[in-house]
Amino acid sequence: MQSYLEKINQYISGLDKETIAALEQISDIKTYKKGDLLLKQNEVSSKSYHILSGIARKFFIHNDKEITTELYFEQDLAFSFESYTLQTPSKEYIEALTDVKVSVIHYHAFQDAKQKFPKLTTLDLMLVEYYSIWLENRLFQFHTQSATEKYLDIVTKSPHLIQQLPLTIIASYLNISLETLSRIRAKIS
Amino acid sequence: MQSYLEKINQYISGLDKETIAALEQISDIKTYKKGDLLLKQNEVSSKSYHILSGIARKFFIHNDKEITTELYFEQDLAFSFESYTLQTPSKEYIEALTDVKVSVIHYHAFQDAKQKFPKLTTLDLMLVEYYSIWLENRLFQFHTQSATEKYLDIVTKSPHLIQQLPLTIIASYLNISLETLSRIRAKIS
DNA sequence: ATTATTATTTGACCTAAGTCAAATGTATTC
DNA sequence: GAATACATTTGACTTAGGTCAAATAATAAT
Repeated sequence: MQSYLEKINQYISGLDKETIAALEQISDIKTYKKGDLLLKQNEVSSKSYHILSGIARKFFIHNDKEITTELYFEQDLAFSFESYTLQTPSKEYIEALTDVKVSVIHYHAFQDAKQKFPKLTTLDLMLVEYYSIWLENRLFQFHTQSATEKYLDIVTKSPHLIQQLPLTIIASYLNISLETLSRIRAKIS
Repeated sequence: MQSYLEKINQYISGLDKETIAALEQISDIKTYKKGDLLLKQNEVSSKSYHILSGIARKFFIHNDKEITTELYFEQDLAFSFESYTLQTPSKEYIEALTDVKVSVIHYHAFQDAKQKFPKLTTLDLMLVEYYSIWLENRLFQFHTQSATEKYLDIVTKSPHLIQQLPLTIIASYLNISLETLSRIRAKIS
């Protein structure tokens, strides 16, 4: 079977003109500069950012240490899930790692649109399902892989990530120290 | 605000009679004995089990070690998410830890019902949102907590779990060794 | 009650990965 | 093109938690 992401894209392609128009009507193009925060801790995540270009990340700070929970590239959807869904303050920040261009949709506008265009509820469901599966697999990684295995996984499955991001961020995404990551790289090559 | 689970239960209470009837029509009550497998590895998770009584768990085996990924008590919904959603073979097992009584719904029956009763799509979305938030929090725990902290968290937030389950299962759920868990308990009390 | 089985604890030792500190390399900026 | 700031590497040392093995408890079965 094709990947679930392809299935979602097919579903979007097959949407009727009215539904697509409704989505476009509530979307807004915005740009951010490298270093800008799209979401701050304690703020309610009231918008979803569809990344059109550039790279961003979601992270939180624990014991003065930054922990990166998600990396966003072109086509990804950036927002703090729990904060967005429950409309409660976010534990996480979202930061532009390069200049980024995004398409923004407000939480309430999307909620309203789902009422009028039920296919958007199905789309929302598919997207959340996709995120759940991603989360399950990430949890699986943390349960089963050593630091070296996690790094090799990225090297083979997401090489673009290593090419485009500083090691500090990769380390914080893999939940290992910068020094350990550096040693793993030395050992491997 | 009330918890999201309460909001979901409210939504269910507010459903029209036809939708509820449709759900009931595709539900089946079944019982399993302690030790029975509700789902085996490599099998497609084609049913969801709503636990009416008893305890179950979901786990997988990695390097000959069992890793428990979820514990199910009364009212919980048991199935392997990725396998169920994509209808692909499951990495995980689901096992009855006590005798259990469940209400079973087949994947395809539920898919059909969602077509005819759109409110079920909204309900499905809410349930998956709830699962995503749960997953995010579990990931957060693995990112930030030491073995001792994870155990204390369970002691304070889910004491029923410690009272009703052998330490082997608690350890495998916290992803720590049985010996470490035993030492933590000795140290604390 | 007495075995047999399963669950839990304790001891001795090991190892992956963390921390702290300094060195080197690479970009940026004035 | 120095100088300042970041990024990465390397070294020395520590530590949380793992492994293996044996000792107790505690349950279940005959």
